[in-house]
Amino acid sequence: MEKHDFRELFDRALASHQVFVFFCNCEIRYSGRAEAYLPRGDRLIIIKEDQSLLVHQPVNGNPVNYLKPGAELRLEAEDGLVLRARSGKDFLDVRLFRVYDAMAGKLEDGQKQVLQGNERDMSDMIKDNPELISPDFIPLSREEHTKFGFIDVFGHDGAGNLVVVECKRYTASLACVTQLRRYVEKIEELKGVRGVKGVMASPAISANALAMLEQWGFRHVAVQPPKRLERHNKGQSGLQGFF
Amino acid sequence: MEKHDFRELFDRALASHQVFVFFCNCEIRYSGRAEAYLPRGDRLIIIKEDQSLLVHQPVNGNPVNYLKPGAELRLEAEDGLVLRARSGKDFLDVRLFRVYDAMAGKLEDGQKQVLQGNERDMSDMIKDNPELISPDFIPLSREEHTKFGFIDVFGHDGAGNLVVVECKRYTASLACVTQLRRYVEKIEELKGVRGVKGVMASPAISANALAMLEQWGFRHVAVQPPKRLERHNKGQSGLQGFF
DNA sequence: ATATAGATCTCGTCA
DNA sequence: TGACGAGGTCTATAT
Repeated sequence: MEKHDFRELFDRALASHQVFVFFCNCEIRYSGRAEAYLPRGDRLIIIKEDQSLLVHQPVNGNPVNYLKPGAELRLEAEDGLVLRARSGKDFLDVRLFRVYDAMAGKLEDGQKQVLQGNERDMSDMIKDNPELISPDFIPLSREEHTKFGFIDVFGHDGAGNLVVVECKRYTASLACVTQLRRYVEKIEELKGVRGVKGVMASPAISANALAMLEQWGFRHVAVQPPKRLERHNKGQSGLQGFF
Repeated sequence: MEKHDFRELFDRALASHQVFVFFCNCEIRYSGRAEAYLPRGDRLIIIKEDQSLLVHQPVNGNPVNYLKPGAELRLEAEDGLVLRARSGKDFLDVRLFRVYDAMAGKLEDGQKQVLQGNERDMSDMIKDNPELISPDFIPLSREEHTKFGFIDVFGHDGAGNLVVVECKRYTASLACVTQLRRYVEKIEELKGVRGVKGVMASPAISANALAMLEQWGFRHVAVQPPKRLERHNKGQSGLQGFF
C-alpha cells in the first residue's frame, strides 16, 4: 500500500472516530512504565475510536504492545513512516517499513456484556444457601467493605463464633489463604476477640494452601461457582453436541 | 458484504493460516469458566493464525470476548450466519447479522519483545547494588525457587541475621506485605530461627501496607525499577519534546 | 499437569 | 485521586 494512501486513510479514520486496522511490517519501541524493543516483523495494528492502540503479532491472544484509550497519535513521514503515540507517561514509536493492507469503519455499539458466574455471584449463593458452609452457619453480610477489609461473606456459627468466608472461583492458592488470614487477624485485633473462624470456599485448593489453612485452624469447603445461563450452551453447543 | 463472499474469505484465510479481521454487527454468547451474553452491536473480530479469537468493541483496550489459541472454528450458514467456536471448555457463539468489511493477510513474525524494567531486573539491580537495601546487606541469592518460596533477593546483614527482600515495581499493597511475611515465616519455621528481617523494596508503599509492615518489624526501602533503555525516549520522544 | 507469582497487568468500586 | 481486590485474568517458569 502506498504511503500517501495510508496517510489519507489514517487521517480520515482518526478524524471521524472510526476503528482503524492495518497489517504492516514494523519495528517498535516502548517507553513508559517499562522499556521495550520489538524487532522488525509483520503485525496487526488496531486503533480504536477512543484512541486506544493495540499491536498484535500473528500468534498469542494478548497484544505485544498497547496504549490505553486517549492516546495522542501522530503519523510522521519525514524519514520513512513512523507512528508516534503517547498515552499519559507511556510512549510508543512504530517504525513502519511496509503497510500491506488497511481497513477503517465506524462501529456503533453501546452494549455491555452481561456476565454471570463471578465471585460476587458465588458469595450471593453462599449468603442465600449458608448450609453450603456448614449446617449452623448464619451469614450477616456479603461483599462488604468493612474496616476489617473487603470480606466476601461474614457471619457466625451456632456457638456464636465469628466466621469469615473467602470465596474463590478457582483453585485456592497460598496467596488466597494469606488473604483470609489477614481478614481474620484484623477482626480479632479490632474486636479484641480470639477464635474467629476462617473458611475458604472454592472448587479446589492446592496441597500447600490446604496445609497452611489447617495450620491456622481454618477449613476448606468445596463450592462450585454458579453459572445460571448454563442451560444455553449445555443444550446447543455444550461439550456433548458441539462437533 | 455478501454472505457467500465472507464464507469464502473466512475459509481461505483459516486454511492458509492467515490473520483474519472483520467488522460486523453481531450478538455473542459465551459459556465456559463463566456465562456471558453480549447484545447486538458492531464489533471488530480477529482470528489469528494460531486460531485464537478476539472480539473488540469500538472502545476499551481489552477484548470483550476471546478464545485461547487452538480454537475450533466453524462458520454455520443455515439459519443466518453463526460463528461457533470452542477452545477447551470455553464456547463462543457469534451470531452475525451483518459483515461490513473483512481483511486477511499472512503475517511473518518470529520476533520476541525485549523488555526491561520488570521485577527481575529490579532484583538483579539489588543483588549487584546491595547498598540500596542497607550498608551491611550481603545478598546470597536472587530470584530463587527455594523450599521457602520464590524469594526475590535473599541474604544476610552484618549481624548475621537472615534478610528476605521482596521487590515490587509499583506501590506495595497489603497483599505484597503478606507475601513477604509468608516467606519470612516459612524460613523461620523451616530453619528454626527467629528474627529474620523482611524488606519491601518498591518505589512506594500504601499507608496501610506500611503500618502492617512496621507492625511486623519489617522495613520499606524506596527503590525505582531500572530502565536501561530510558535514554531513547528521554531524548527523542520524552515528556518534554513529544508534541 | 499443577503450582506459584509477575504484569507496561486492566478494571471496577469505594473512601 | 489512591487503595484495594477481582479477573472467563494471561503468561512464564519450575516442579
